[in-house]
Amino acid sequence: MILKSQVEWALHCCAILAGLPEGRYLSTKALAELHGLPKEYLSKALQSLSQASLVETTLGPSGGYRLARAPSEINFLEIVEAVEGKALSFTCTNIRANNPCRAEGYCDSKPCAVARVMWEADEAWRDTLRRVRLSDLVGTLSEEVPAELWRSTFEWVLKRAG
Amino acid sequence: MILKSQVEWALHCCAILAGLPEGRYLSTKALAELHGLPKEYLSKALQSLSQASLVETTLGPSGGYRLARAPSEINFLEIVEAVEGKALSFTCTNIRANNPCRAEGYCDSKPCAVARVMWEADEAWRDTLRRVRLSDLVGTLSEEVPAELWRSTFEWVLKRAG
DNA sequence: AAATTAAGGATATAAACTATCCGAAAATCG
DNA sequence: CGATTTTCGGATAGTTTATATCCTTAATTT
Repeated sequence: MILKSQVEWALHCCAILAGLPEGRYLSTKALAELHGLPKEYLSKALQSLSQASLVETTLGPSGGYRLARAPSEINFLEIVEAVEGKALSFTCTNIRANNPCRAEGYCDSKPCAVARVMWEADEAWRDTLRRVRLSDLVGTLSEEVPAELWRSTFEWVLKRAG
Repeated sequence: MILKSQVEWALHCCAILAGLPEGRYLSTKALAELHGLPKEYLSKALQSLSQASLVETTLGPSGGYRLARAPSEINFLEIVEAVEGKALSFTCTNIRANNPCRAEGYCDSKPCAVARVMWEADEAWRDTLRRVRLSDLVGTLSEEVPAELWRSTFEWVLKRAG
């Protein structure tokens, strides 16, 4: 049960987009170079963010991506689900229904007890991600990343933002 | 991020093994027929449980599997990890290290802030599974499964346990 | 001695993930 | 206007993982 690498990419890209000045866009090319990622494939992750309405896009030179909402209004779960999908990690195939002792046409009133536990764990995972906002990540980063690196990174990025 | 179907199979099999009388074993064949699962492939899941020391085995007719510990001493996480592995769901490839603005030889003091959030969520998932014991599942099942089905299932199973 | 069983290796198929390439449409800029 | 840049989506291909089956070996029971 491993998350796609695109999840990591999308989170880091959102962190950068969150630091962009108002009204500026950042292209796939710039984000790929900044993180050392394959441009064409990263593009798929960014398209997922776009489809989830987490980012807005514009075409042409100086075009690219920017956040569709304030970083405080975007949480980790939204970003993760945008690229990973919303499917639950546990799929119940209802194997209890194959019990040869069951009466023909018998119908369970509740979802399988095994599935309920697994789904509860899934929900705990989602809850944790839901509680962390993109602005929390930016706050942590600006504390932990050396100020000079933080500054030069955005200088580098803005030079590529047209 | 989807769990293997073997996780579901292992949990249901453990629930049945938890209801076996002291000293009895249940074969792969019986467990596969009870749940309508491919015997050879289910065998791999049971082997995983065996390698994790969650079950004990014996060979020959009337051989098979039994729990290695009391159901109250086995939790969901142990079973899930036995077949799914213990790898964390999020892998940090440290893409921040590719930032072209970073000084040569610069070394981060802390793990990546993105990874820390993802790992916290992972731990919340594991915590939930760790808190549910196999005996809890058996308790729920014996409440929810109709008594007659519950009884006849174990009768069926014991007939195949030699 | 014969039948049954777990264990593990080998193999085959299907699905998912990773990655690249291309064309279309839209926006910018000279 | 025309050239460039960009997102977007489709097509495709390679790699890895999951699913499934088969077969041999060794141990155990009857």
